[in-house]
Amino acid sequence: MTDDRLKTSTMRRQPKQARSQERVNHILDVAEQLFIELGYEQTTTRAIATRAEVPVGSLYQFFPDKEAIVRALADRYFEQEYRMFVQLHAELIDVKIDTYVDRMIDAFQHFADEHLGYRAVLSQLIDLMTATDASQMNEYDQLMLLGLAEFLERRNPELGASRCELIATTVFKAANELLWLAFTRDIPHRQALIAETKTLITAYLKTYNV
Amino acid sequence: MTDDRLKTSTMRRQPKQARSQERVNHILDVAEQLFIELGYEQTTTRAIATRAEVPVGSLYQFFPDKEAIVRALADRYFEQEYRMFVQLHAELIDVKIDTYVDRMIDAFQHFADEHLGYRAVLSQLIDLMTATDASQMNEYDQLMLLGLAEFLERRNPELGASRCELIATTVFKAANELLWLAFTRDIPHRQALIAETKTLITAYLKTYNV
DNA sequence: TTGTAAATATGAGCGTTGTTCATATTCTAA
DNA sequence: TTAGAATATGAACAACGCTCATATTTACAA
Repeated sequence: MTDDRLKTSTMRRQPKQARSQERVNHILDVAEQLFIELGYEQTTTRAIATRAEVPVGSLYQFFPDKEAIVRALADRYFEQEYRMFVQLHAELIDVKIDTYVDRMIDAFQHFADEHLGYRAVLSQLIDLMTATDASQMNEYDQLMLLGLAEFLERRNPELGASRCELIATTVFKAANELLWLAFTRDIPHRQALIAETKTLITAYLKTYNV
Repeated sequence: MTDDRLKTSTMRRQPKQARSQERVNHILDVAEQLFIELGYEQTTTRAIATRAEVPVGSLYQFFPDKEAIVRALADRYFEQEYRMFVQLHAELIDVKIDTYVDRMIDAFQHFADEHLGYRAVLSQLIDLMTATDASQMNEYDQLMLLGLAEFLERRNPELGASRCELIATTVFKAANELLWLAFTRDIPHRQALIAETKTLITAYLKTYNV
């Protein structure tokens, strides 16, 4: 439940009367619950309408399409998350960087931990719609990851196998994500981002003397 | 085009005769082209069948559903990518870590650059199915990113605004991805991965004296 | 060469889905 | 009280992924 006015951009028509404002929030609450239970694809617009006890047509009075409903839900969380960031950032403005990183990452983790719907809705917007379960890496990614882990252990045997797997996973995921981002940018920005990725990974690996 | 036998796991029936083996590869080539042109969701099974000049039924002789077709395409690329990794890894086995990181990241970037279908298919398997365009960050992410960039510039003004934005982007994307991964793991692994994320980000930021 | 059973090919049609829109109802304000 | 604007409604539509009864082709023993 939220009393916030919804963004006009994602809505077909801004509800002008109180009853429809309530209706819209009710639809969102029902949709969230269904997305958590069934996932985005499995949740039909009819199912949302039925459980919310409104006709399908009413959904489309406010939301241009099904996707706009997930977007609206995601926005409710993004805004909360942002407010958390702003407040914590102000508190940490002068602490040393180790502490800043530590507190910030913990805060984001706890936010996702405490808001049940956040991960359910967001991961259906990022994972489940990824069609193949994104949490499962493909078999070749696994092979590369193990190759990397063995490589690290030979370089610095003190680290141990399980730690090396963890490091390899971290390197692999971070580098992969940044490469994907790079491809969405124009050539100059892309090159800069790739150089930055190298800096990130190298600085990290050097802390392990590999 | 590939002569490789396709994985049985993703297929409904292993083609036993030469003509159907050819058929399957032809279907995949046509599907790839359509995914590049129209995207995954917009490419209908009928469209694939029509352009491949086979009836829809033939698609379902070999692939259990539409998703299996993207998976099969992705597998063709994953395998190529893995082979590239193995070869380069062998070459770099004894170089110092800076060089290893540099060459590896360049290699992955070039692979994606040179294989047109790779990004098209993979990003439709990662982005487009993400329903909302994942390459576009939401407005609150942008705000947090700018807050972080300003923070970095105040800490070390020599870096300059645009460099600080780049650093903030890198931190934000890497940390975010690793947090999502962490939530797919059980509690002990999750905590280890979160600790590792902190190490990664801190080591990186320390190279900039922030 | 022929006959026959297994393998493969075919596309009309089924069940569902997201979405629309003509019509009915409710609200606002003069 | 009432005209007109805003809102509500759900049957109907187009398009989708997918199936399955039927037709065709292949493999191989007789």
